[in-house]
Amino acid sequence: MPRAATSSDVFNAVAEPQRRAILEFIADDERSVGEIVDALELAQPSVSKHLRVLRDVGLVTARRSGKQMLYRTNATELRPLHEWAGMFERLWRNQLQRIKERAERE
Amino acid sequence: MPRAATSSDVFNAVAEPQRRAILEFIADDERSVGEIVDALELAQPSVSKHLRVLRDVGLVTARRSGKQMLYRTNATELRPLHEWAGMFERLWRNQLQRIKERAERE
DNA sequence: TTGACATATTCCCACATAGGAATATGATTG
DNA sequence: CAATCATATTCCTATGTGGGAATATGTCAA
Repeated sequence: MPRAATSSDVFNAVAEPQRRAILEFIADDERSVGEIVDALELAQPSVSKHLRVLRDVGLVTARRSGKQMLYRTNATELRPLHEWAGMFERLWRNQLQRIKERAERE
Repeated sequence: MPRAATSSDVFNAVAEPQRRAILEFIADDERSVGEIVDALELAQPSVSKHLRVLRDVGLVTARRSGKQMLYRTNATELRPLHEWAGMFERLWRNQLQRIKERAERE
């Protein structure tokens, strides 16, 4: 089996740095494709393709406004990611605590 | 440019479900490869290969004990993931709040 | 309708898988 | 050393990219 499709789930979708940059850029306000292209200095087809992947997994919503398409991050879809990583929070806290204690003992 | 290597960063490494399962399984205690194979019902070479990727990005630590290799999750490397997703927390809270308010108004 | 603007899709290619099978390496024991 | 157990690596293949170039689709304005 090859690698899972980027649009198979949120984890695969956000593995690509440009897509994370897009999600950050359109987190607070909806933006047109052109604004994303200008802001991130990417090629237009590239942005459209990334947005397509993000849309397929539900990470962005889209709305037409005249000639433009306005996209916005759908943050709720990032919760699974946050919660999955959060399962390990107790562990890294313990680890950092041990490092701290070791430093203080010396 | 093709897709970035799975061992290029944490985001790519955890995009693969089996690797996430491994990280969960060896989060609390170190485990041998054989234990992982038995617990997750995966082929041994497959587990070794996944562990190699996880090790390359620092997500697991390894230690030899006789014939066995003992692996354990290095949780601190998951913090960047947690923090990145956490940037969007305020947004999904707002969204859930709006949904709630809309429900109460009816 | 035609032209212009905005966005999406298609086609191409080099590359990186993930899994299975086979094999290599490492460590222990007799 | 030889046999065995545990793990790692190599080889193979089908598949899914992400970027660039070209093109298609959609919308508005004159």
